[in-house]
Amino acid sequence: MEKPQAGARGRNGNGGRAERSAQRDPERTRASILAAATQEFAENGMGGARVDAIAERAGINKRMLYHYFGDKEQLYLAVLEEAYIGIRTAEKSINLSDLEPEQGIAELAMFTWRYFLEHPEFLSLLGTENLHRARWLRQSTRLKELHSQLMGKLSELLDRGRAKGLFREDVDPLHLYLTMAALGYFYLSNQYTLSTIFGRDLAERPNLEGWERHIVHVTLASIRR
Amino acid sequence: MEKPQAGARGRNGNGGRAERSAQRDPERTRASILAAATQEFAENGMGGARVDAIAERAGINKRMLYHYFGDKEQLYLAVLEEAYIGIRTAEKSINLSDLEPEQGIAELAMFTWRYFLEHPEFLSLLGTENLHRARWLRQSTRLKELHSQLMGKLSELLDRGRAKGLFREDVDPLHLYLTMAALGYFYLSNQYTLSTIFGRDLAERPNLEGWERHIVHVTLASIRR
DNA sequence: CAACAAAGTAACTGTTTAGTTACTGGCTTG
DNA sequence: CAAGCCAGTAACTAAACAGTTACTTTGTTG
Repeated sequence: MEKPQAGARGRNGNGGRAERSAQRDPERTRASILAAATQEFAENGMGGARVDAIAERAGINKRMLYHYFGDKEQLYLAVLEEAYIGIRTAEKSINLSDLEPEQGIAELAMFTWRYFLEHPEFLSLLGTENLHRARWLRQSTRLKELHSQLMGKLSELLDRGRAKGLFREDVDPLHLYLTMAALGYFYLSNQYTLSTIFGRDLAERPNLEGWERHIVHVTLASIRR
Repeated sequence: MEKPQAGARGRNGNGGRAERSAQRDPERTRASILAAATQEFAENGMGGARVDAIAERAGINKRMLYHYFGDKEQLYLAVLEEAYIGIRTAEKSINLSDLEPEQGIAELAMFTWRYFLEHPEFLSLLGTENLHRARWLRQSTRLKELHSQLMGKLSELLDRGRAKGLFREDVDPLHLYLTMAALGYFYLSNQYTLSTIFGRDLAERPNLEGWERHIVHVTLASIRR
């Protein structure tokens, strides 16, 4: 993340350390705007988010927000792009080649679940984006090129499992991915209405753990012979 | 829906027909505000919905909206309540007592899927409500009393299936319900981002039919012995 | 070190927004 | 049939909002 600054030598008079001035720091300002905007958009959606609130959260002047991002819509797009890049990056780091097919599928299901659990802002942004029928996602050339890493890994595991006679012949990798994602997404994104209606707090530890086991169980049951 | 009006006899001079004045019609005004508000909130969320837009859609004066519903929040709550009443009413009409357990579960899964498919505004309102952590749902005593009819039917079918040795012993009815709902909800509510990213239009007829079969398959596979 | 560019501030602007006021016209009931 | 309430209208208001202007400060470079 730290980009070496031009003319860093002797800068600031603090013995060549790569520290930037406490007063001016474009990278840090940009990053804190993006972080604040992520929070604000995730909490309030596109229509409910307030530019002034983002500026205040970020501890910067509103003018800077326009300076770095153009306008509210472009800032939202930057937030969305960063969120997608986050999950795609995390997906890359999974290594399944040593695992048995069933264990590999289970790992992917748990990865998806845990990523959703640890990144509620990502779920929320997905919800907002879908409310607007992917208006900004469709605009983003960056994101359209950013394919899910999971689909390839899933296909490879399915092939191996099929060869071993473990999985059914007609499993569609997309259906499998959607199944895992759906079970995690719905439980978490709808936890507030569900908890209210069923009078059972879905966010409690044992319930979360139970649902993780359930996702793995359902996913595997749906593809086994 | 038609409520008999006080002093209906001879009213309006049109031979006792239960038609109300073309000029003044509280019921119809209320209903058209509610319908317009449902559209507007579903399309734009709570933060994005505009009171003026609702009034215009309903073809009424904005003042009437405040007259009948108090303010924007109370109008939103009325919309939410009506939406929940809609699905709960539809759930009531399902009769499964003649069906075999497996067939009954399949019917419930298809019912949920088709209801979601035909009522996109309900899904959207759920999304909005969850964005706000069920803020209005929790306020509504009416809705907290309105339990899902599906859970009872589901439990009965599970008992019958278990007795016949068809289903596993440890199936949690709530988990089963959440599974069916999750598969339908996620596919539809996230169809725009998913279609964009996977380059495959999830709203196309064959894809929708394929997903319905998939939901039934996954649901049953997850509870069979 | 002068000249310039980039980073940052404060105060402002025009528009949109939820909600209100002050009023008119029609229906029902004593 | 008059008194009063209910349905409805148009124009208004105060606040909130996204975005801008005019300016200052800080750092870099020929």
